[in-house]
Amino acid sequence: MSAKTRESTKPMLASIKEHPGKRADSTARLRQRVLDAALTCFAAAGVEATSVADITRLANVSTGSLYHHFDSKNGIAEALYLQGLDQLNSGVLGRLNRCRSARTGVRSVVLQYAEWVSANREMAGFLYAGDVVMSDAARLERKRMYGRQIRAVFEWFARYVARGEMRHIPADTYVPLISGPIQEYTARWLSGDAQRSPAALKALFADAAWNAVKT
Amino acid sequence: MSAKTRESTKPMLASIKEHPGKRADSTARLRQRVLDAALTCFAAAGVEATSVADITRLANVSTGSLYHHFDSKNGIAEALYLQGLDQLNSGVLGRLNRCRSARTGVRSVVLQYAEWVSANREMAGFLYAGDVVMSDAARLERKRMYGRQIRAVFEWFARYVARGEMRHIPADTYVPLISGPIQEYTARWLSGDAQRSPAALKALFADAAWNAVKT
DNA sequence: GACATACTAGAACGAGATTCTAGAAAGTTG
DNA sequence: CAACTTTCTAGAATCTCGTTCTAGTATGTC
Repeated sequence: MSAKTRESTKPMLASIKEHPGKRADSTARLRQRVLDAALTCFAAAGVEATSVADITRLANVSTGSLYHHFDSKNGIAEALYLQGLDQLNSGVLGRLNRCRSARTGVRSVVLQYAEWVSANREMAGFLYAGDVVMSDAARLERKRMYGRQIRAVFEWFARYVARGEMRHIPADTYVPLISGPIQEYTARWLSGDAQRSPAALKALFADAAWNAVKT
Repeated sequence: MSAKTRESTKPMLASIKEHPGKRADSTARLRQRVLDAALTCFAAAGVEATSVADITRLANVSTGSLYHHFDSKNGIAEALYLQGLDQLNSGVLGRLNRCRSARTGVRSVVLQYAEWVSANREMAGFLYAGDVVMSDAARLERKRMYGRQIRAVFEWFARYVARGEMRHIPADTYVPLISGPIQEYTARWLSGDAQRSPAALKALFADAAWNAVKT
């Protein structure tokens, strides 16, 4: 089917490589092309409704090639998911670590969250759609990431809790209290049930977050 | 394959019908058997990993029969999803409508939510897993349900907002502020990342909800 | 310049969702 | 109750993918 677009036996990558090109280079390029194409498809139609053929077509890659670099269609979805989640998490954590008071820290979590999802709508939509069926390995990885995030966030908060500037509640309730509302609102927005972007309402949700955990 | 379990040409429904049995009766019975079987499978393994054969086997129904009553495997998932969501919503709304003060009303939403998910873990897990790929029709129906719920909840709140007992904020931010945290916590609990059941922490989240919207 | 490794291509395979064909039960009408 | 229609059941046949397999082609190394 896509044989028509292949004009010769020369690899199509030749035209993309600007330098003589190490193999590693073109490999990385192809992997990325596949990931980009997959995100576009997944965000538009969901993982299940996207066929491998859709991805190979958009990425301009053969079936064999795709399977040489990835385990399975779902493996691509998992890789994207973990990559997106990590990006979101580290954005939040990075900003939090530059804060110097309990209030700005708590607010920063919400603000960063709102800004990120508004700026990365395609990835956010993919993450929220939740149609990635996680393998045990990916599930474990996600749990590890979530645990690390919770721990890092909680450690940051700990000193303020100790000083009595923040409430003392079970460790795993901080994140739901702080980011639950903005996440819930974001889900509505992504599914088209809410009009205003999370970024437009970030102040409201940031205030609410601080209000929920301050003493 | 399942021919082994079919002992004769007599319909297996005969043994189930206690009355002479109208057709509508046995039809409803079969539909429900399929839905029950599907929920069990979906909750255990997810929609994608469940085969139609799994469902027909557990429900003791033939392929043709199943497809006579449902469009597709995904159609079954959609029906279950909407049914579960409706149950959850009406539970919340019913309880809210029996409340006589802003504070008890707001708290009741959270309490009901926590109790329902803790009591209906299988359905809750299915709803939260989010692995139902919604058709346009189902998406529309969900939007309609969500809109109705938001409106009903907001109408209830409206009088207290007018009296100045509750904050005046955009209509579609009340639900995220009130139930966002408990929902977020529930998601963690269902995926095994949090230990205590939502019901065990309901008071904490109910207080937080009231705190978030009171004046 | 021969061998190894990394990669690409697309055909073949197999699992499983959906459709099709045949026929049985229930309901209706005379 | 006999003829006829409609609803429902059964399971085989089909068709759509995801994945694997076979046959290569480039790149790098000695």
